[in-house]
Amino acid sequence: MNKEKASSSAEAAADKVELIRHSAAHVLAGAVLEMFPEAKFGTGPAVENGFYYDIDLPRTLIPEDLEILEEKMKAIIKANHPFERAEISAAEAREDFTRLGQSYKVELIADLEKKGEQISIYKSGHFVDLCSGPHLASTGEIPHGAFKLTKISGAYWKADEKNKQLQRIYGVAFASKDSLKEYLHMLEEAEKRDHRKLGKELDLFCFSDLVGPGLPLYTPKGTIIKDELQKHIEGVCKKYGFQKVSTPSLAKEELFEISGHAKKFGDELFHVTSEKKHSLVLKPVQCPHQTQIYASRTRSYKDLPIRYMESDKQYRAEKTGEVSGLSRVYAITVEDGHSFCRVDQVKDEIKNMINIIRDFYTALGLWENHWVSLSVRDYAHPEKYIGETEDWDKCETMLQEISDEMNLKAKKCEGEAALYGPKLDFMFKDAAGREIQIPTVQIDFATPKRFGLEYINESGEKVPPVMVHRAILGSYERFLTLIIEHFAGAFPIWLSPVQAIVIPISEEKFGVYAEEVKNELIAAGVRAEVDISAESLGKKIRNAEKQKIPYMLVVGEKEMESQTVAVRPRGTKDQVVTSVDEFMEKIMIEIKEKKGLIENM
RNA sequence: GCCGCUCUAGCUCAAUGGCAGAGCAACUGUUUUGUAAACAGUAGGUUAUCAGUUCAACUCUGGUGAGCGGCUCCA
Repeated sequence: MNKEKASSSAEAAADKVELIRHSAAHVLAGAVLEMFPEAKFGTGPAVENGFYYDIDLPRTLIPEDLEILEEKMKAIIKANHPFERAEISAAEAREDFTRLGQSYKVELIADLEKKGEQISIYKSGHFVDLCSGPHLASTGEIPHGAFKLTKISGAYWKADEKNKQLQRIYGVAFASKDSLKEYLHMLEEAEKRDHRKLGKELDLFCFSDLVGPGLPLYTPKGTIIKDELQKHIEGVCKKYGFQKVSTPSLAKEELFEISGHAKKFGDELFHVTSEKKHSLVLKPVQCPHQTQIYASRTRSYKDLPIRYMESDKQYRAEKTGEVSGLSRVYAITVEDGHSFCRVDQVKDEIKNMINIIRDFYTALGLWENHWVSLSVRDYAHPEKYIGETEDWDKCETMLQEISDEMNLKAKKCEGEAALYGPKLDFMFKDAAGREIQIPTVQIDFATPKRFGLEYINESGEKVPPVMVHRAILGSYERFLTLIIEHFAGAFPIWLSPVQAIVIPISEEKFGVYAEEVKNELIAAGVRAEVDISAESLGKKIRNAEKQKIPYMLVVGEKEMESQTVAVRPRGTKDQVVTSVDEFMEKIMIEIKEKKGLIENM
């Protein structure tokens, strides 16, 4: 098979699965209609791995309903109803769906009519749906045993929180029973890597009812990882001319009124008052604070770009239903940076930042799982943003050009821009396949103007700089979710909280030697521990494996006599006996090389 | 914030209206071990919390809190 054929047959297979999923959504709707003749249907598309249908029902569904619906779906599939397409006029469609009492569909018909689109319907058995298709030839083509209804949730009609909430039934569907099985197995495996589970098992972070939800507490081990990440990213950024700054957590609300954040995110600001009549807010972003460092003195065009970076906590009063593990919290540690530059410098600044991002994520083996969003404004709602239209146009064009020049293949996503400008967002996936946005680069003409920032150009005129916002790790919290799940807790050695553990075969006989080895390692800068518990060797190995410690150093009689260690790397059964010095040399190089991979980019 | 589900020992989970339990972890003792779980014992609980129904509530009902799955939002 040649390459072209292979890719076109892969595409055909993808299309087929899409048809199965979309058709399954119709079968689900048919099953629901049997169970609830008064059901009013919203929309029911195919999605990644499956499908859903949003439905207005007379009562709340319970999990047991899914089993009943699945049985009904199976019966519809068995009956092998053909999917019959018909193209009808808007008037006819309106009449038909009004008669059926399908008010949501009538609303959709009006939308289609407005857009001047052809209206088509699909009939399968007794269920008729407004649908552009395409579908399988008949319900019987849905492979046996390859679908499953998975969950029920609420979903706003037309994705608008002001609208009524319908009940959404989710299902997964695949081209074969085996693919479904494989997918369910993958989910089970993903559960084991869940950062919340591993965070507890590996003792990286915790939450306290007294401290409150959304306020993660980092344990010593979690803090080591955070600090290592910070050291590295700051080291890299320093080479690109970033200077570290430090700003307070509090500010007058006026700061955020000028930046525009207060207007847009006012309900998500934490207010801080005192009996001395202070009235301040906790910073929800670092940018406005950093603008004031820029503004503290007169800048010349020769000074630019001026690049600041800061890893600090910021606070956002997120909606209660949105906090979850480390992925969404009230106190986020953001690795934030800003470059104040001239228009002619913007492109290079952004390219440099993207290079840092690409190299960093590549070094960690994360790059292949990403896609890039060119997040532009919602053209229908300019009131949601600050700044001038021509600046926005310029920024969006610039980002598109950068995407093309750097072959990022950014996908344009309308309405995803920041308050002050468009951005390139780098999207990744967590263990369960949910998307997370982590690094980002943003162009901002608006903020410098609002703060009256300026520099003196070559002609002696005062002009505003451009601000480029960038986050490489994004927030440490989200970044941790990503790497905990990516490595399933088995971090590369430079990030491992404990890099080596010395395990004496017998604590009584070799405990002293083990302690000596550990101390040597610590003196050399290795994060080492010794296990002097009175457990069996097997148990101690098991414990170390569960903690995902990169190296286990077993010491017994032989080792003590020859001043060696038996090295067992994590996840293997290999044992190599080497001298302590030799091991130390090797591990130091390994730690350094992993760092070097990132630093020497 | 909205829809739904869940909450029992540090962790994972039993007990379906009638005496609150197990395994792991912790602690104590014995064992001193050659590469993923030694043995025995001890302790650990206002069953998230507050109210209600009942002779009797972990169990049923309601409020509150927290967690989970979605929706919405994400500077």
